[in-house]
Amino acid sequence: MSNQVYLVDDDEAIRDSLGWLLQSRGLTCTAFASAEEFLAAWSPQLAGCLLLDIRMQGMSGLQLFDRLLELGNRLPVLFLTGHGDVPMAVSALKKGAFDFVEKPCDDKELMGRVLEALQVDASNRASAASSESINSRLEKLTTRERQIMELILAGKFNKVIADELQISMRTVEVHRANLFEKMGVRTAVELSQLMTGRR
Amino acid sequence: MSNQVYLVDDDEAIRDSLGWLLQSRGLTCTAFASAEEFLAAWSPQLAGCLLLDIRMQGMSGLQLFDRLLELGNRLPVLFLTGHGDVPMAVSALKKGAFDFVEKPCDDKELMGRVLEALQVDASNRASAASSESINSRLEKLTTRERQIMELILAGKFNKVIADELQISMRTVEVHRANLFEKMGVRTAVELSQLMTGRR
DNA sequence: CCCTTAATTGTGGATATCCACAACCCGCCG
DNA sequence: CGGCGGGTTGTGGATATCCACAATTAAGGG
Repeated sequence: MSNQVYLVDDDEAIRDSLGWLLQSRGLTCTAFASAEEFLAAWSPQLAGCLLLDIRMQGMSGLQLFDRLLELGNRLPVLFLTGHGDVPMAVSALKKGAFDFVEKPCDDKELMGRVLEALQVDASNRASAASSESINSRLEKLTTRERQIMELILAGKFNKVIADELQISMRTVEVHRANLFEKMGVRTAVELSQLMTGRR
Repeated sequence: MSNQVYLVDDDEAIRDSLGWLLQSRGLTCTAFASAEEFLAAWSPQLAGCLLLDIRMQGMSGLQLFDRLLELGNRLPVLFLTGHGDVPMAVSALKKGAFDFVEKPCDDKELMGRVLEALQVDASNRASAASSESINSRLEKLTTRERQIMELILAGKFNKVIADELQISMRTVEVHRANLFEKMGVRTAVELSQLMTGRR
């Protein structure tokens, strides 16, 4: 699990105190003084979580959040704010923010939520990674192999597939063997488990 | 889709005005003057959504919410409050509340959220129904059949299963055929698709 | 004690799958 | 032109699956 926390707050005192708190508990904290700075450093591969102040000079935390959503951010976002209101919190959470905390807040409380966020990120990344690995294997399939895979996943026998595609059963067998090989499965059931949920 | 809205608020004026609003848009509104009253009427089969005031005489809306969670409530809960604060909203949403709205609120806004909640409920119920149907079929399986199903889902051949269970392959075939019949599937792939995600 | 249900096994034949070995056609690219 | 990759097909044999027909054993309930 990554122990990286990104902190965006335009108040240096907060950056220092929170940074100290996080690091004293064994987390790595990287601080940014503005939304723009973080945006410049952001990449889809960042792991960890994001502590985000709302009221800031320039781009606000909420605007940064929206922008990150567009960019496909997967980092759990924990809003930190001194002047939040209910609709703001509700909207942020419904858009997928991980948490919304008012400053000042209890150190233990905050640490707990940050750790939760890091957990969530770790499990998100794990499932994203396996899904990526599946995608890369899918890309190695030829058109015909993908087509036949669909029919296998529809629970059809080789014979039926051959009929539907107007090719010999032997050909279906070959494609089937090849695609199993490429997908790294040994049986149709494994393939089905690998693929159910996507598509 | 159900058009039933349950409204719990101890203020008669609110019950009347909201009830009127909802009914004027074609929804059915059933109002309760206290958490206790609703609790008495509640059953797991209720469909629709729940509009819940927080500050009330006796049990508060939040307490009712917690109690309903324990009871396995699946109705989307839309909190309505005149005196909510941010931590309260955050905690409610993180516990699974559907929304958290401050009174007074815009009629159109509220209607939109209520309709959303009804949609969510409808789709929840649809998937719960199919999952229920699967469960009831699972219950009809004998212990042995369930056991063999596990091994099939692990992608094992009848032969291997027979070895592992120290029984004849013929027996495995029989159980397999029976459980396919009971589960309403024709192939192992279909079974796998039915079962992946649960367990 | 009888009946039911679950679990078990056998026989035998029709089908289906798996696989090694070989081969042909075609379009694309250097 | 020659090579390469993708799609195609065939043969034949070893395995596996599917299924109808038949039957035994053990446990639990009425």
